[in-house]
Amino acid sequence: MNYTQYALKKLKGDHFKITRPREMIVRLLDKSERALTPYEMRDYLNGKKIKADVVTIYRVLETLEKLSLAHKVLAFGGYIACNMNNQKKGDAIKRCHHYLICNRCHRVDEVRGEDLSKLEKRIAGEHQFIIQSHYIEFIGLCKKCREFVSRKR
Amino acid sequence: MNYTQYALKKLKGDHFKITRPREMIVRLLDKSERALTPYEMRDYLNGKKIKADVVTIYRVLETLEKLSLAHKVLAFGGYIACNMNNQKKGDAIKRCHHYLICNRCHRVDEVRGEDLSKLEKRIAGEHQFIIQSHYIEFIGLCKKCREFVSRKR
DNA sequence: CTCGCTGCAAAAAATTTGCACATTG
DNA sequence: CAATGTGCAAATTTTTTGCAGCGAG
Repeated sequence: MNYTQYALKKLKGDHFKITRPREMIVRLLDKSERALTPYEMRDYLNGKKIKADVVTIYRVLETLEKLSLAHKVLAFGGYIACNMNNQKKGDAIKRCHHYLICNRCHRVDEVRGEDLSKLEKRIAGEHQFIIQSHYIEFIGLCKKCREFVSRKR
Repeated sequence: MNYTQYALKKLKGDHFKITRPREMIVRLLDKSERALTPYEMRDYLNGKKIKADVVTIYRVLETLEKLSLAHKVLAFGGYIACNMNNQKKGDAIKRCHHYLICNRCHRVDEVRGEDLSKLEKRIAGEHQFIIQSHYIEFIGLCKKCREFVSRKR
């Protein structure tokens, strides 16, 4: 199941109406490989002749965030689709928000792996701290941009 | 050497003037156990009858950030003193921005340790990504607030 | 048909810019 | 005293709020 299908199903299941702005934003998040700000989303949608008010976009994103369908990326602002609960039974990693964010193209990739979760548990223990959530964002150059930059020199 | 001393020395060494607002902000950052927003800093300083304009505070923080003397905490906004370069020779960890941020009191603690750096290198390798910087923030309940919350129940 | 959601207007909050004057080194 | 930095005014950008009317279920 792709992100759009999953998100719409989740919205429906939680008794949220499938409205045009909601659907459009979900589809846009699905397509985007980088985090988008509310204004970028509005401009994109307006460009496609789809009417969408920033206020509505803010509210839709708030809803999607509550349902863990979108996640705020802090480094450059904006939101990215969050697929973390849409996983096969066998998958060990349930909730990961570990991102690699390219400084040049702003592409966002997810880091999967258990290491961070394990480390998180250890840190929590050592500091007697209860970790409820986290923001883990690595900023740098993605493979493509890295090649591009080195080619230019 | 404490943070204030270190920061003032660093400013001087880099040919920045030691002005009243700069010094006051450095001292404030030194004292604070949580991240402060520019407006919070202004209100605090104004309360102490120290004149300080938010615009100036924004600019001072920008300078401090460039010199790695302050670091923006993304989770709740605001800036925290950054002491990372002020370390003894033997210290293995030079640049760490790994924070534990309390949801309740907003206290910011630093996580020290090499694990994250090692992990970072591995992730970079696996994804062919060049990591230039990062934001690593764990949000939850600190020891004190954890006790407080459980006492209330 | 009803309640939730959207769009519009407007307020509030956060951040940036330009420029004259003040201050540090 | 020269350059840097500050304060004030104002613009810009981002985010939030209230409310009337529309539309999904």
